[in-house]
Amino acid sequence: MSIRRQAIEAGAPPGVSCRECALQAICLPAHLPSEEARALEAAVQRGRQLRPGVTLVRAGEPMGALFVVRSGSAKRYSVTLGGGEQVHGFVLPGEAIGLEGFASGRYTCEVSALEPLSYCRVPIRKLEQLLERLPGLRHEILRLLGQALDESQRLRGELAQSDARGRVAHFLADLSHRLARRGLSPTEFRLSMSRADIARHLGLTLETVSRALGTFKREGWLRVRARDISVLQPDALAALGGGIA
Amino acid sequence: MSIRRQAIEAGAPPGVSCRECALQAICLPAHLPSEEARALEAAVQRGRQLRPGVTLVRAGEPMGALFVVRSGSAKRYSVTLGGGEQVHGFVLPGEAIGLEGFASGRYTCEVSALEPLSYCRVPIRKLEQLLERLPGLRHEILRLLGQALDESQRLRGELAQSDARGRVAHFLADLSHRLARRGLSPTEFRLSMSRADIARHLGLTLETVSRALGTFKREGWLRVRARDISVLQPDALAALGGGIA
DNA sequence: ATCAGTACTTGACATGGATCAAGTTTTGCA
DNA sequence: TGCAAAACTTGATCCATGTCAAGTACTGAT
Repeated sequence: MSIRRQAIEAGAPPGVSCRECALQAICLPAHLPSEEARALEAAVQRGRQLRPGVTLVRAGEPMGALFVVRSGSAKRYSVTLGGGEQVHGFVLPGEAIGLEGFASGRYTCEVSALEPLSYCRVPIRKLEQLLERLPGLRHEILRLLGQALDESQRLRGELAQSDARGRVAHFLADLSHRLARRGLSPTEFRLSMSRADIARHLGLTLETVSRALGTFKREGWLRVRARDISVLQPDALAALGGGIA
Repeated sequence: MSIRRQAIEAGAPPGVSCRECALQAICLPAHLPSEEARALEAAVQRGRQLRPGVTLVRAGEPMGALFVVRSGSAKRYSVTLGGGEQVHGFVLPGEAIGLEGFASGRYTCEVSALEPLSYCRVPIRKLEQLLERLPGLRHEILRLLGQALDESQRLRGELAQSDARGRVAHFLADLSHRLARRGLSPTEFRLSMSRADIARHLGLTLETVSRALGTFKREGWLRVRARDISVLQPDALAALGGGIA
């Protein structure tokens, strides 16, 4: 806890404004009129880089802030009664962390870094003040929540309807799509999460995930070497995965 | 479409104010200071009762309003490429419809009545105006969205981790819990949805749902007669279902 | 560079749930 | 009230995926 406190610098260093950020096009301020973006930026704190494995928010903790990933990636999960992990998803740069906290004022899942993770932090107090006078931000926060809800439902549908290969294909196609939006290669990437994490996310076992990747490889859809993925036939994956928008 | 338009009366008839509504304790205005509740109420339109099978909102349609069920129940679903239904969930009195619309300004799933359905309607335009000046309402809408998100994730975890009996147990325990919050019996109720709907919601086949109910019956946890359910051992269900808060 | 620990792959086998196929009950309508 | 259609239950079979067990390939530390 004290580690996390230390990790946060008070206020935004002038050199790293949102306007200069690589994520400009997809991050929170992207859809805001410029004077709202400026007001938001003044409230944003920039966190120091976290090392892999470090937890950014814990379930049950009061919701002090909304976070946005600046670089790296993170895993959202909750711990079941049996001590197992339910992996809710993976967070990429420009994506928000902590939205479910609005439900009760406390976070309901854990988020920990998979790679070195840097992030921005918007204190809830400030956010609420800003919401009072920035209609664009109000709209944007609602949009973000609606989107998260919609995605969660869509993914649940996918889980309910697809077999193992379909789920893994969907996972890869979704990841590929999200990477592309960030200007990264949709065909060459490195998975930051383990097979076990993927499995727990998709409701499968790690062996089944491994086998699914194996068959995709054999069919010539992928090249797989440990966590490095090359997508050779994106269409085949997308078709099996049930269509990513 | 014209049917739906006709079904909506302009303004709230004086006799059915929120203060007199049976759902007072759990509905949207429940957590609002009274002057905010009054302002909200002035914006609420009351829809005429819809007959079972009638669709309240359609996927792709612009989000004109947020709805709240007053009585009856509804099914939220989307239609897949193959023409099948993915059932996202069931809506009970006091619960909101259309929240995912905030994502893009359009509804992303269909909602249709399972029983005779009456509802309230909050036009989005009015809602946005109110959000500008009612901090309590702002908070409440965020809470609602956060809650929906959290529930969706939790349910997905349940799907990913439980077997067929666990899912059906969870479904019943959840329903029981939600009915209780509405002042209805948590142990004696009538399912408004078909086995097929339950199955599509849980990612199972209707045969498997039927068999799960059969085993619960045999174990003495339930009495089942068609759609009438008596819960004899709520604890057993809750335990299998993985714990409902 | 080597080694130990972890992550991953692959194989054999068991099983829960899907599928196919009757039968039975319930419901809505005449 | 009775009939037809829909909803549901029950049974038999098969297959995908979980489980258990080895073996291989990374990765990071010394």
